[in-house]
Amino acid sequence: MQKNRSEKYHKILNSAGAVFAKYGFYKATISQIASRAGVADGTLYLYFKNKDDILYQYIHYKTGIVFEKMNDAVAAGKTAEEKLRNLIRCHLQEFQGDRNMAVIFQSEVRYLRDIQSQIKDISKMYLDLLSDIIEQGQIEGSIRQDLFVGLVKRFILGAVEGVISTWVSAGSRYDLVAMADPLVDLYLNGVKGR
Amino acid sequence: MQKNRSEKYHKILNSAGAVFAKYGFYKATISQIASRAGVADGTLYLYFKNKDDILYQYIHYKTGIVFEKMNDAVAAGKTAEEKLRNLIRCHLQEFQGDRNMAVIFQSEVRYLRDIQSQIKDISKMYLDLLSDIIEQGQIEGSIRQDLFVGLVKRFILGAVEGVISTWVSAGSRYDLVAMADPLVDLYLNGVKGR
DNA sequence: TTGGATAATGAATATATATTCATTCAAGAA
DNA sequence: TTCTTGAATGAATATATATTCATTATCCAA
Repeated sequence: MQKNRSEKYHKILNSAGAVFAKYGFYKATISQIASRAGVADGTLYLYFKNKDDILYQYIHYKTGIVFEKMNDAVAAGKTAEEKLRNLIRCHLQEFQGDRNMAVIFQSEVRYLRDIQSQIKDISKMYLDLLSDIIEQGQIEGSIRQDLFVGLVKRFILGAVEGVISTWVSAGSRYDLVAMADPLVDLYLNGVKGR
Repeated sequence: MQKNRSEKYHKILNSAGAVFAKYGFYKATISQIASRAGVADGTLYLYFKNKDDILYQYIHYKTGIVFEKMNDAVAAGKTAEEKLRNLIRCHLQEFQGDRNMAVIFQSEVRYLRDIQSQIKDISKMYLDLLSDIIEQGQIEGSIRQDLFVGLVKRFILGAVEGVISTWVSAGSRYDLVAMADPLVDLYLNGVKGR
C-alpha cells in the first residue's frame, strides 16, 4: 500500500466521496468507486487498506482542511461576536462548497466513531472553538454569564448542523451562506418579542 | 407473513431496537435479533417482509407513539411559550426514556429516507408543530415578527437534536429533561449580555 | 535497448449473512 | 385418541461483494 499522496490517491478519494454521498457507505461498492476513478478494483488496495480505510482517510483529509479554515476564520475576528459570526459563515461556506462532504459528515459520523474512535472528530474541535469564543464573550460582557456553557455549545453547533441538514435534504438549491447572519442573530437575541 | 400485532411481533421489534442501536443497521444480523428475541431466524420472516422492513416498522411504530405525545403536550399549553416549553420537555423526556430509539433516530434516518420515502418522518411533523407555535407567538406578540420562520424551525429542532446527540454520545449519564428549561431560555432570549 | 522495479489489472476466491422451505411442533376439534 | 391447521424451526441455499494475487503493463536507469 503506497502512502504517497499521488494524484491517483486523491482521484480515488474524490470518487469515494461522490459514491458514499450518493449511496451511503454500505451500499457503495468498491467497483463503483474504482470505475468512477477510472482504475481497476484492485488498485484501491494499493492506496488504502480496505473499504473502511477509504472512508476514514476521506474524513480525515476533509476534516483537516475545514478545521484549518475555521481556525483562521475565528482568528480573524476580534470580538467574540465577530469570531462567532466568522465561524458560522465559514462553516456554511465550506459545506456549501462541498456537498458530498456535507452529506457524508451528516450520515456516516456514527459509523466512523465505531471504527476509528481516535479520529479527532470535527464536532469536538468545533466545540472547543466555541468554548473559547463564549468564554471571551463572557469576559467582554457581550455574552451572558448565567449560561451553562456545555449546553450553549451544543445549542449553537446543533442549530448549524440542522440548517445544513435541511439544505442537503432540499437538494442544495438555495444559498446556504445567506443563512449565516440570521442564524447568528438568533443565537444572540433569541426569538422573543420585545 | 402475519400482520396481527402479537406479543411476539413486539418482542422482535424491541430486540431489533436494541441490536440496531448497538451495532447499527448494517452490522446487526438477523440471527442476533432472533436470538435476542428468543425465536428462530426464520420466525422473523413470519412477521416482517425482510430486514429493511424491521427497521421501517420499528421507526413507524415509535414515531406514532412519540408524535402523539408531542401533539398532546403542545395542545396542553395555552400561550406559544408554554407550548414550546411543553414540546421541548416532551421531546427530551421521550428520548431519555428510550435510548435505543434515540440512537436509531439519530443514526439511521438517512437510510430510512432512502428505503421508504413515504414515511412521514418525525422531523417533518415536528417542524409543522413548530410552525404553528411560531405563528401563534407572532400573533400574540411574544415572538418577533422579523424572523424567517423556515430558519427558526430548523434552528430549534437542530438544537434539541444536538443536545440529545451529545447526551447519547456521553453514555446517557445525566438528566436530559433538566436541559429543557435552559434550552428554551436560549431560544427565547439568546446568549447576548445586556 | 534492455532489465529490473514498481504500479496496475481484473478474474478468481473467500466470506458473510439474508432469505427460503421442507420439516416439526402445538393446540384445538371431532 | 387422532386429525387438521397454522406457527415455528433451523439447516441449506443463494447472492453479493470485499479482498487477493498471479499476471501484465509502465517507467526509468544503465
